[in-house]
Amino acid sequence: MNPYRILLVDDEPDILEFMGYNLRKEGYRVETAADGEQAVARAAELLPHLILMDVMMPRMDGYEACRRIREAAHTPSPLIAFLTARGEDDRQIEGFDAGGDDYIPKPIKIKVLMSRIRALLKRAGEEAAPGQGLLIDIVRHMVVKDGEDIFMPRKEFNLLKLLHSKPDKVFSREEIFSAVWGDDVIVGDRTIDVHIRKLREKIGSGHITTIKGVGYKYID
Amino acid sequence: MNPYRILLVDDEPDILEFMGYNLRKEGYRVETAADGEQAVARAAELLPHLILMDVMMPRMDGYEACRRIREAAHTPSPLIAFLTARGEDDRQIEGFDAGGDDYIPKPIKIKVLMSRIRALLKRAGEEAAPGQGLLIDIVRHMVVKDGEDIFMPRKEFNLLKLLHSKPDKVFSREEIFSAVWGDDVIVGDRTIDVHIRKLREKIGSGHITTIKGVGYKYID
DNA sequence: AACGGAATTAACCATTTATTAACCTTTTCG
DNA sequence: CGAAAAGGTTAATAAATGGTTAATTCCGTT
Repeated sequence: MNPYRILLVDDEPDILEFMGYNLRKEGYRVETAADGEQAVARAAELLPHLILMDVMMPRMDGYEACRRIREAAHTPSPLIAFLTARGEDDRQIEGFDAGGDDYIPKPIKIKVLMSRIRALLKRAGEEAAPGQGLLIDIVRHMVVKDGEDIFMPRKEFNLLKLLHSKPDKVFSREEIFSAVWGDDVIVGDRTIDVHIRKLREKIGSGHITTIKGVGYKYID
Repeated sequence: MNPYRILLVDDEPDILEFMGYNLRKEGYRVETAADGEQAVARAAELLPHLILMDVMMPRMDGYEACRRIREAAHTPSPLIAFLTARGEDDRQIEGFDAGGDDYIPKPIKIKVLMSRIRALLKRAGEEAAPGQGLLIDIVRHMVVKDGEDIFMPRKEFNLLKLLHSKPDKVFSREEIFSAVWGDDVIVGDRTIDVHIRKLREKIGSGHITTIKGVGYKYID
């Protein structure tokens, strides 16, 4: 449901369990490690989107682990957030040098932590996808263009969804009718054109190309 | 474009200029002050959303300024983030007492700083808006809006609870029936609408959106 | 059993969305 | 080139979908 993988690193099993439980409840896939050394290894296997790591750990501390993980140059490079207790503040600078993306004070309320994690992942997600193509958000029934939500009614939405599902592929009118209207509905010739027109109006022409006598295609 | 006002406080003109330039490029409205005393005064005029303040300044240091600003009880109270150089760490506790919201080490990469500022403002925006979203209190069977308890009967409550559980997600009528009425109950077409209507009446329209032919969604 | 709020239905209205019709423009190809 | 074919555009019309209201039924409580 939630596509994100999180690696949770702490030497206290209680914390791993508690935070793991809450993160999983939110739908994240969670793996754990008990110290820095394990963290480096697990990060390589799991390729997590986010690593939540305690700073103070036996064998290898968080900063050192962070550095190693950064060096390993995984793609895509994970976000790394440190859990820091007050009093460890003086080492925060080291954390930045090591390449941490965020500092999360401990203790922290679980709801605050969750919202912070959501924000981190979301921000990263947004920056990674610098707004080229469209995003068809079926859950929200929205088309996102340049970060802007565009609403479209059902038929338009489905039509765009179809074309967008295989960019560059030409869909014949028959295919479109079959997929969007169903095989037994009969509608006039101009119906598709009108919908295409509205789509172009909303997402900008240049995204949907006509290939005369063949069909339509979506291009980014 | 970007509605946020930031007050930048540092005694070094170079830093003011450099950071100001970058912040403005992101679309923030930026004002500056050169010391703590000025900062207190400017804060009162500008009512900034965020104050980025150096700790070490002539005439009045950052912590003192922070305290004064907090005392002035501006509404809404600004976020205050301190810029701290390494070696000043021991005074960070004082900063916490003074009411700082974040500590930003100096030097810091400009991109990191920007993302941190975005995160701060965003997080604050989410938490500080108690007027917006609703709270569904299952234990008390109450919906809290703007601190006010709103009673709603069972079906309405469950319906709202469902929609509210995933803001922005579109719930189809089938999903709603299944979740609120159960799979084997059969009720007429207009039943949901009537409940939706009552919900809108109670929580204000603008929270529940209809997507014709698709379903309903809750938005904050 | 009778009361009262909650839930549902029915009938009607309003709005949005989808389709069509008529006409125009561009492309294709003999 | 020029006619036919394909698609574009627009506004009008139809169909689908929800919204509203009031009446009715349901159900738990007294």
